[in-house]
Amino acid sequence: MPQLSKSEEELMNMLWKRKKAFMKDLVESYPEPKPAITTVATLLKRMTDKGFVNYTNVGRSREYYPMVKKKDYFSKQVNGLIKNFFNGSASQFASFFTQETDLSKSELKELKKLIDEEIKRK
Amino acid sequence: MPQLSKSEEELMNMLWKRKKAFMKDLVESYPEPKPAITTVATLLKRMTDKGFVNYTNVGRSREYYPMVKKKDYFSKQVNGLIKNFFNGSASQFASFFTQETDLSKSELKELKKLIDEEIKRK
DNA sequence: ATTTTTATTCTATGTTTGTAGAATAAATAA
DNA sequence: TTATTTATTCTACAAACATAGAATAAAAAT
Repeated sequence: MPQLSKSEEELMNMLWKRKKAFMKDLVESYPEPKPAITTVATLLKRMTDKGFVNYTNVGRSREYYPMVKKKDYFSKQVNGLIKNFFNGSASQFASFFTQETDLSKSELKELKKLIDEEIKRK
Repeated sequence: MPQLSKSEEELMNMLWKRKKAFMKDLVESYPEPKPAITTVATLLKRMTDKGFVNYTNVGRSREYYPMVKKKDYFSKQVNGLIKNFFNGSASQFASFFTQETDLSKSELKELKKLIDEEIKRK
């Protein structure tokens, strides 16, 4: 199965936010300049073919919903990133991450708390 | 400027590892089945055109080297990911990350240490 | 001085992506 | 019931990608 392209990802993200949506609503959630409906239709068709979304028929319309959880999709993305660029070392990535993203002091403290919980869990 | 494509990224990564290299060596560092030399040549040309690599002439050959630091390239990638999928919230991403990647207990502790240092620095 | 090898560029083809108009079908309004 | 709106699919086309053979040029080997 192929991956989602950039613009498919963008659309997928809207769908994740809404849980489910009609094409019309998805078009609406784009910022200006909104794409043509047919553009979104094409994307949705492709995403459906790729198995990332599905839909139920409601009247003559379709209500789309995600077939993969954002969480799972992301695990794959991030793990791919880690594998490709950090020799598969998650901790190497982690250290890179803490140093290179612009987390504020309080966010870092928050993160530390989360890590503590995670440590306890293991 | 366009971004690097998937296979260009793969090659770029080899170049980052070696700091500099001749095309020949880069072909060598691919796992089997190695691509045709011309394939790598094409990729290097495109990457050069895009401004991601440059080279010095050594005899009738070229020694290629990265024009962007891995660190910088990655900041962009990760920040893009964060922007697209976590509403631009790095901490949201961080919490996702600690929970969804398979860091061991000792790696988590190591990470905590790093964060502490980072906190002090701010 | 030919032949052979090596390095690089050109050309090429099939696929995927981004974007959307034209066509069709069905429902609704006039 | 004909005209219009709405929903979805088809078709299209240019740009980007993945991959690599053919062509060319220069150096090295015979």
